[in-house]
Amino acid sequence: MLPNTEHDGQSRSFIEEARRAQIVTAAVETIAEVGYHRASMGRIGARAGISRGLISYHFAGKSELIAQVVTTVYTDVAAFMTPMIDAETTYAGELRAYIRSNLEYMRAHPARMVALVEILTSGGLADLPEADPDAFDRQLREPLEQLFEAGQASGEFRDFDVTVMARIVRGVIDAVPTALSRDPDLDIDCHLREITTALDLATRPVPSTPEQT
Amino acid sequence: MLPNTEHDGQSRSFIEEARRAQIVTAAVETIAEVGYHRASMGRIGARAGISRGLISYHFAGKSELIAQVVTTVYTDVAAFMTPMIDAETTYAGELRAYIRSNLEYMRAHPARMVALVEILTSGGLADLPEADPDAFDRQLREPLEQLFEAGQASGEFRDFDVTVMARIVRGVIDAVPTALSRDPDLDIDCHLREITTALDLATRPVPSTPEQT
Amino acid sequence: MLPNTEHDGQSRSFIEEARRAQIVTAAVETIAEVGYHRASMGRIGARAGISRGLISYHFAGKSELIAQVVTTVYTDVAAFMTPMIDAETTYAGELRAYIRSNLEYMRAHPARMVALVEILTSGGLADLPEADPDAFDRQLREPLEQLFEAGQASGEFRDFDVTVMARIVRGVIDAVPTALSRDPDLDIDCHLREITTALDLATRPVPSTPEQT
Amino acid sequence: MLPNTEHDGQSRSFIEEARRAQIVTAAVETIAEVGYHRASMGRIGARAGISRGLISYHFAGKSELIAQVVTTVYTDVAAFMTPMIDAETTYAGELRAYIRSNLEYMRAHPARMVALVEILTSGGLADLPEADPDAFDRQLREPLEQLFEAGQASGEFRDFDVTVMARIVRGVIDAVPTALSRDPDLDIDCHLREITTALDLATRPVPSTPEQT
DNA sequence: CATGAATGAGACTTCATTCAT
DNA sequence: CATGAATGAAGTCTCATTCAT
Repeated sequence: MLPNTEHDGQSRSFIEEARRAQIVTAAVETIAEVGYHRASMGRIGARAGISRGLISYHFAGKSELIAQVVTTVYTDVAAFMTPMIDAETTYAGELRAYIRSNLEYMRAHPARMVALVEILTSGGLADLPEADPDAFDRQLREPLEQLFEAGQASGEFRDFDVTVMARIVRGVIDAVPTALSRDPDLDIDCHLREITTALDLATRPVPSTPEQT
Repeated sequence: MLPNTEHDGQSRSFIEEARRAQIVTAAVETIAEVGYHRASMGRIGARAGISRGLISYHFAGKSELIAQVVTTVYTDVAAFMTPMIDAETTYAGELRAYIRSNLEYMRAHPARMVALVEILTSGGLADLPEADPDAFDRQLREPLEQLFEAGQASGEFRDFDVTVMARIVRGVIDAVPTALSRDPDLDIDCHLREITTALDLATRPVPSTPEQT
Repeated sequence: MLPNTEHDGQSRSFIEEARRAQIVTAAVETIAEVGYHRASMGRIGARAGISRGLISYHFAGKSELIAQVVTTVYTDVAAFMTPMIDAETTYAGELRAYIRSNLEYMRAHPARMVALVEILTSGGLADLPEADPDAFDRQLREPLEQLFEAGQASGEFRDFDVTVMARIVRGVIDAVPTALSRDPDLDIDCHLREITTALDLATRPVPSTPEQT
Repeated sequence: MLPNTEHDGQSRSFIEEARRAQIVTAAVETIAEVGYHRASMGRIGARAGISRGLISYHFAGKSELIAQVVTTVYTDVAAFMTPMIDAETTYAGELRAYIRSNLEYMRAHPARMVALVEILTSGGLADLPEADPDAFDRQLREPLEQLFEAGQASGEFRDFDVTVMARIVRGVIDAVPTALSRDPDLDIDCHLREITTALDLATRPVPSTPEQT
């Protein structure tokens, strides 16, 4: 689904991987700083301290570079979040850990998160000929949907449409990087607390009190 | 020299207004379809069936066109939502009406909403010299913040940070156009129902048996 | 040589002549104010308070309009200068009158003069397909050359190359509008006095004092 | 990103300098041939045998290219004239050397001189954001004004307004490139002789028999 | 007579990409 | 491996000109 990290199945030399990583880092920082559609290859190269041509040498094109950025950040986020989620013993706890770990990642690597959201919301994926935005969407929602289904079965969550609730959660979380990019001093703790509480209330079983019209 | 720089909406000819409206419509559709940064004046003109030059004839530049699109859609959305919200008698009802009217507007004019979100998230506002993204953000959150403050005072809402909750609401709602642009057959009723319920639960006062960790 | 003032030999209606004169005036003022290459038909029309189209209706194209401006101003200058020159009784007096009348015209109609020089120095003539810059040059020098030849024959002027001296005189005079366009408060009296003296000394017979090496 | 914005003439590669020089030369020739406002980057590139984009690669924009042309030619002219002027021992001699060296430069590099005058008279400087036409004017007149003041103090020149006389001298000299561009076979020797004599007569002290009206 | 809508050419600039060195 | 020169496409904007009303 996502572009391969390996070229023709052959592993890359150490120096090549280092260069690619350096370029990806420069791309992340550039996109986070000036926005996706102003992050030209020239600007990315300038930030990395290398020439335009070298980027083209290491990446088949801008598409591949952007795809690599997405893959790298996404993989990194997952590697950061997964253990924190798995450490939980309840589904509600997992949801809270999902939110917490995601926002903690933003605090630790704001540029990566801002860049990722920039790419996803600025049509960066549309520039990838082979990438399927739908598939990417689904891939993002899937862990949440499974979490919700399991939690509903166990009675920890009330009965709701898991797909829509997954979109709700992603929507709430994805709004943070945007706010973060506009105000770097954003109070993440406050957001973490409020978002966790709000989504906890939105997903927990409703007490027997009659619902308001 | 050009009509648009002289009068500010006061005395444009009928035919000019019609053309401007047509161009704005074409811009909306184009942006919704191919994304903001691929919606060139050429493509917009092609969709409108007119030449590139004619757009420049009616709009001082791309900036003015985009600004007009934002203004038009935003005004239209507000005109659609306001009466529905004002018809409510409770703050919780107003929040539900806010969500409902916003999503109903999306159902009625999906392209407009997609285009608006595209512009706002793709740095389109950054291309407008005078526009302040922060100010626009605040403008979007303000009605919600005021609604929440009033509702908290009346006891209809629990105690939460109104700014963060406003961002949550906008985040949830703004995720819909993106989903809508990827799946035009999206079940809006389902989303409406689920989002309304979720945000209702997230904002209403918590019953006396707290179970939060 | 110069573009015809009449169209196909047929005389124009009164109203048409009035419009043409109005447009020429607007063109003169526009060129004097913003320079030749920024004086678009649109700007000229705006200053005249009429539409772009109307200019095209009255003039075959921008070329004809510019040609008309040149012709009009040149004719006007000549009509102003000729009587003042003819009133003189000596050739040296005629030269002084030539300079004086030319600078007095600049004082009376600075815009016209600035516009004319703008056109001549900004390649405006090159835009006229049929106009021959050489011929125009010759036409400007001819009266001076004849004046010099007559004055040399009568002994009022020393022996010099009349063509070069004509270029010198035009060069000195043509430098004034440029200075005038940069400083509208230029002291024309001072320039008139100094230029007259300088050219008088440059053309009068040299006393028997041995020339300096 | 672009080499030219970073270092100011300090560390450009040899090949880059060569290209820049080639482009400047092509610009000079193009401007001299078709005039300033018709010398598009396309035409300049065509004459240099390179693509439009390459000019943008080496120069930040047309402004910088034109500025470079002005600087190059102006520096070159000064380097050519200064030693010839400094070799003189009298102020009158310096004035003659000023004229002579300037016209000799025109003979050696007619295109450069024509191009420079084209730019200066066609509003080319107005296209340069930072350039102040007034300052440039003053810069051109200043050496002459100082020369005149010194010469007047020493009694080699008569009493006249040094600013106006400087304008006279520049006006006379600047008329030559225009004539040269219309007739490449212009007799420069003749112009040199006549102009030198005329300005010599115009500035030297007047013998005791004034006959001015 | 006059307008203003409309077109299309041309200009400057940015950028991804290719390639010789 | 790496550079930087070079290209060409695409985009925005200006402008002279045409034409229906």
